[in-house]
Amino acid sequence: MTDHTQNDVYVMIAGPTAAGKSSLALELAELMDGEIINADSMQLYADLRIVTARPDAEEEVRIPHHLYGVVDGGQRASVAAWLEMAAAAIADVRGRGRIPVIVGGTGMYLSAGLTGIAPIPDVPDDIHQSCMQDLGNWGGAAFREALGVLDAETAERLFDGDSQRLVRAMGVVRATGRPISAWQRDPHQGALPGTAFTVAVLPPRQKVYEAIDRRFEKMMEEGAQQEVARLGARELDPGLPVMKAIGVREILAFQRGEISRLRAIELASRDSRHYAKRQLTWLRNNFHAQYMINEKYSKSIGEEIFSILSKTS
RNA sequence: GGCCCGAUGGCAGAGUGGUUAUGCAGCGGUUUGCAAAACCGUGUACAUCGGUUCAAUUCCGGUUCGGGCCU
Repeated sequence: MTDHTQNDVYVMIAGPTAAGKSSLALELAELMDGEIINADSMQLYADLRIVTARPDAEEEVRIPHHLYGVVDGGQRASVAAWLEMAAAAIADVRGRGRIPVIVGGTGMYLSAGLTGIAPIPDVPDDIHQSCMQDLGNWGGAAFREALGVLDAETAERLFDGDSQRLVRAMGVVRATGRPISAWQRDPHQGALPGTAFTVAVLPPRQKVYEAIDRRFEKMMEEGAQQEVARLGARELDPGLPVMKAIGVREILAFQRGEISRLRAIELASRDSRHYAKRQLTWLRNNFHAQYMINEKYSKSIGEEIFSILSKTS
């Protein structure tokens, strides 16, 4: 492993929630003198630490962690914002002569990191707002029809119910005069610099589900309620991403006395299972890792990956 | 022992003499600036036996099981 090639490499670890990505990242970082960079959309927010299963203080002491809890819950993160922050973090880590280890479960962030994103200009907030309003007033079918006049291609492939993408597509044409489908064909930009070594942690579905079912109860005991109560007290817009983190809605409902504690745990665990399923689907079809782990993380795996990396670089 | 009610897909729960409710779970998929989001797709199930009928999950009777009431 010469310095020249080694400098260029970064590790990217993907996997569903509760698969043990963080432990693997930690061990790998220790073995290869690396630092960890977050690629999980929810762990980005400062307000939720327990409920989003962020690494704890002890782990952050062992290895430097970046991009955890760096966005205020009152803000909205985005792929583009993450890409920029991640690129800066990588430069920072490399500046110290260390190797970046990116870990996260947000597929969109990971693929953007690998291939970049289309260079679409920002949509001004007032345009976005008016699109939201129109959608509300017209309904999905009519809104989609209206979109079809400006961007037939996108209107064609979207469903009436897909409010998020419909509004986004409309916002982009209205703001730029050019269909989002055209923008998306432009060369992508902002891929993370360097050569990625991709790792996927893919334990059997059953194992992931079992881990999830055990985990939420534990979070409740570790202070999830206080954390969520604090967030609730901020009375943020319920449409904000943090407010949609798994567990927030359920714990707030429990605290209002609407559901039992047990029910809250059941619902949050169920949501996590659904989430894990979507992640697994995404990984299976979109993330072609160079190294696949078909079990829950265990210690020897980190060493094996390390030895592979040492040989390839 | 007698009387009454019920028996529908993994669960909950409508309904109909012939045209497969629905919700949840499960499973599959989409995913290009809110992504732990936003979506899309997917199951003839009607306890059992016999009868009536051109046709029965639906009507009638027996049986089994469950629930309730009575002695």
